Amino acid sequence: MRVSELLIPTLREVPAEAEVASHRLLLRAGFIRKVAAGIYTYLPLAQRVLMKIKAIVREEMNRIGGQEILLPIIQPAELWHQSGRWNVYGPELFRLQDRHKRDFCLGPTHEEIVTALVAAEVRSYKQLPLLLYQIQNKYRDERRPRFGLLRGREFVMKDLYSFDRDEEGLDRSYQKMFEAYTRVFSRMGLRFRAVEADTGAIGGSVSHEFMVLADSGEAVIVYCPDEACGYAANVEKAESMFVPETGGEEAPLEMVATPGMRTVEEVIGFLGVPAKRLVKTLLYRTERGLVAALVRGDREVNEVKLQNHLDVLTLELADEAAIEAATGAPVGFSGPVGLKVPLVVDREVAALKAAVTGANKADAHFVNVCPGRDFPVTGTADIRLVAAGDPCARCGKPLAEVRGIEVGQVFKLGEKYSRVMEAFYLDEQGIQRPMVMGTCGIGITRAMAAAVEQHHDADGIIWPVSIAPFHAVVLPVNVQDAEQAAAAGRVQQALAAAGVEAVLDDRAERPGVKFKDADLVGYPVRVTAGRHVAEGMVEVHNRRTRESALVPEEEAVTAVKKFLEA
RNA sequence: CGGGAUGUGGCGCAGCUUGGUUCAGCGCGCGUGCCUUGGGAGCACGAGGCCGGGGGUUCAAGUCCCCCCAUCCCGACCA
Repeated sequence: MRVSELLIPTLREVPAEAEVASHRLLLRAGFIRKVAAGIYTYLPLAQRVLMKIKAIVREEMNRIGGQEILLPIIQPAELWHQSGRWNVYGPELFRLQDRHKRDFCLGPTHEEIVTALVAAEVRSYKQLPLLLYQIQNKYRDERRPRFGLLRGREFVMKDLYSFDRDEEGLDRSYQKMFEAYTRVFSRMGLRFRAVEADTGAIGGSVSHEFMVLADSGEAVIVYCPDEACGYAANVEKAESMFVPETGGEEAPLEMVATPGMRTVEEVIGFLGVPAKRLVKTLLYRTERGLVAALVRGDREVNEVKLQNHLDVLTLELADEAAIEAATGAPVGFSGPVGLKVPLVVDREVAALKAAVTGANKADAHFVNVCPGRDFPVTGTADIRLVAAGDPCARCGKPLAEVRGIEVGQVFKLGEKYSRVMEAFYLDEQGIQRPMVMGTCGIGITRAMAAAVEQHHDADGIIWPVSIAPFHAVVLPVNVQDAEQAAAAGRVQQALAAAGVEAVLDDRAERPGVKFKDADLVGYPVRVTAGRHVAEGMVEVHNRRTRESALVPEEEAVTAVKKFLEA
């Protein structure tokens, strides 16, 4: 193929809207164009990359016995009512009506529709296990689309659904999915880590996320540096070892004046006590009313854990007015003593014997607060956010922290969907049982962007060979020079014949322009036909290592392959 | 959804404070010609903009006011 004939609209200047590397480079290198917030057109180069990623994914899904299907994007509301998610999914669900005012949505995920399919078509244990998958667009009306392809409202996803007879079957399917994902991301040339994860809106019990390690990632991962331990989790899910501290001896409750001392820092400085003896009382608004979350002063609340603990759909910090109404005091002086709001007490708080809390009164705090004695503790929870340095929940060694981009997630769903969607089968005894489900998804378009995040430099993208839009570009320095043009053409033909995907940059541009574009687009290998063509030589260049080799034209294919395999 | 900011040829921006003859302009890109050909050359000519949309104020509005829309960035969700 010839660059002169391809639609590769590279930009010299950086579009103002792009912040992160993948967004910037994919726009500049002519891979994508924005149509609306979080909605993109994929140009030929991007489409080629996506096709490669999909091919890898298909191979690995087929390898574990997955059968590819194609489910509709537009889904009737009834199915979502049946699963109960029509309301649960909230404003992120793109909703629409047909001419008869019937409700539909654009699929953000396909549990409902695939489970309904299997419920209707599968009856016997003999047909299980069943692994169905598709590669298709997904729609989520994100609160805030951003970072280009990393968080779009329309994106391409591979989603697979597993149906098993029982938990043991699900365990096997889960293991298959997990291993397939490990192979997919390895083959894509990504540095990644599988971490324990919260199950979020999909629901279910066990879950792992596959994180591409990148500083631009939105997700925070904590992990145990001890390889033998290997604990790693999304911070939303992460737990640390519970080390109870009493914070001193039990003593009579006492109110002290703390004029103007609202923040943890102010109070500990004023009273001369460590932050870990303080209790933060945070009021949250939920659909069931206000709740108060209690964590130690040196901790942060993990809102995902809190939401799971409370089993509520909405959770957000209460505003000042609500806090004052509930506590009778301005913000900064809330405390659990005498508070007429349900309390969620972190286990570290429950362990304290003499804590400092707000007194629900302006400019006052309580000291020597004893949980259980001074306020009710009905069951405790782990609602704190784990941070780097906390002891590993498994081995006690200090945890480390790193950022990542979530490109895939595996779930054990259990019977959550099969029961409500009535996906039952008959076992050998003729007893009707719900199927046990699992699911996993890969963000195809996000994975492309994640690859760019991980593989680029100041000059442009550096595609891993396995997903590069083309393996090589052949670049005649001067297309007016008949010898150079001819040599470039021959090399490109030879490469194509040898199964190397090569483009010929035959544009009548000056060499600098073509070199810059080659670096920007990120072809793994470049072959330059320049002044050395007179001696029968061409230059072969490795984009990633910047290595160059001057080789006889006949050996160009071998040299290119060597770089591609390196 | 809160907070902040920005919308001016394809891209990047200036002009707005102090309305009006430098008000529609610059750089890049694009077209034609010449020239050049190992890291985004040079010269010449040229095409391209209802200044995000609507409403006001005014003799006069990119410029001032109001409303809307879009986009981006920071916080709560997810592949």
